[in-house]
Amino acid sequence: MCMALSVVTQPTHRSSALLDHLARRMRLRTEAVLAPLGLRPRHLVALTVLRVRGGSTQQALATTLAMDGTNIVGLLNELEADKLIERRRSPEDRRRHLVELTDAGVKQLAKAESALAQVEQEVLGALDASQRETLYNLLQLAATGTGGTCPASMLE
Amino acid sequence: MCMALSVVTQPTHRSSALLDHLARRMRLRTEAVLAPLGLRPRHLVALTVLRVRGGSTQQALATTLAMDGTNIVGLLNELEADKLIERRRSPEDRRRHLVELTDAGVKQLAKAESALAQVEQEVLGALDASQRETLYNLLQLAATGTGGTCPASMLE
DNA sequence: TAGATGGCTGATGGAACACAAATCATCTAT
DNA sequence: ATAGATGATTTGTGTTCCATCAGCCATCTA
Repeated sequence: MCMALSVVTQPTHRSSALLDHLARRMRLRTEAVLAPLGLRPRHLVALTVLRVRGGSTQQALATTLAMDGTNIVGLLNELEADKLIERRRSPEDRRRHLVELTDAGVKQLAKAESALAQVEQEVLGALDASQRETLYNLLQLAATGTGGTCPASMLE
Repeated sequence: MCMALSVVTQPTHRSSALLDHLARRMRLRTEAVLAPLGLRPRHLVALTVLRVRGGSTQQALATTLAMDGTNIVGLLNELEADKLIERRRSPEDRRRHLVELTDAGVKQLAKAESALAQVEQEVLGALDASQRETLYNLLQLAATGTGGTCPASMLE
């Protein structure tokens, strides 16, 4: 794994700047691709989280998205207006809203993702298919705290 | 590599939403850590690019940062005011500015990076050391088009 | 010498967000 | 039963980042 070498030549491996940079480039492209679908990047993030979770409380959503609760409301309003999500009252605590993807939401998300193939091709062009898969799994793991489709032990 | 399984269960592996999400979380934390140093995330990105390149034209910088030229000017003004970078006229074309890190810039960047250890610990907490190293190398590869400290063939 | 180019300045506008305050329905504890 | 806390909503304000445009100077190229 050439660890020894890398430690010598680059004592501090901080991913934050790289992550920032790459995410920015990705987002610029993504905005253009998503616009025709009436979506913006943060919509996609929210939909993705909801798909992974299979529904969530608004508070929980605010926590994982690291967004203010009031802004979550606006975001969900937009998604609900497009019938991509549904808000239902929680049976246990009727103050709470349970947010879930609708069938249309699932489809729209899939549609958006396939439209993004070209974008990833451009932004991640330097990575081959297997490297992209590894990247995806690492991001998934880091983002959700849970391994993606592969057990953590198989990731490296 | 459990590829077959993942293809079946998740037909579209789009990293953009995950990247967006993770970069956002990282940036929120990063801002707080960097503030005492008088830096903001995009300063760090610019400094990082400059370190990798060992100097650059402003235009080239604008291209790789995917930012408008006029905004690059402002960004560099801030960095120059803190004496972290230097603008020198290019000898070949005196219209051009060659931007380089100063010694103070190199030091400040290193300082910032070591201050970010804690942040990465929190945001990438779900990844072990070797996974973080892999992530770093993949990001580096994707961001620069060139492998980091390891040859591309050793990345997976 | 004319036009293109790199960079600088200033102004304008939009989008994403954080934050605050007030409202309503509902839950919880006394 | 009632008081206070909580989840969600609405509205409004302010900030920051950023794109865009227009005008300017210095310099290069034809």
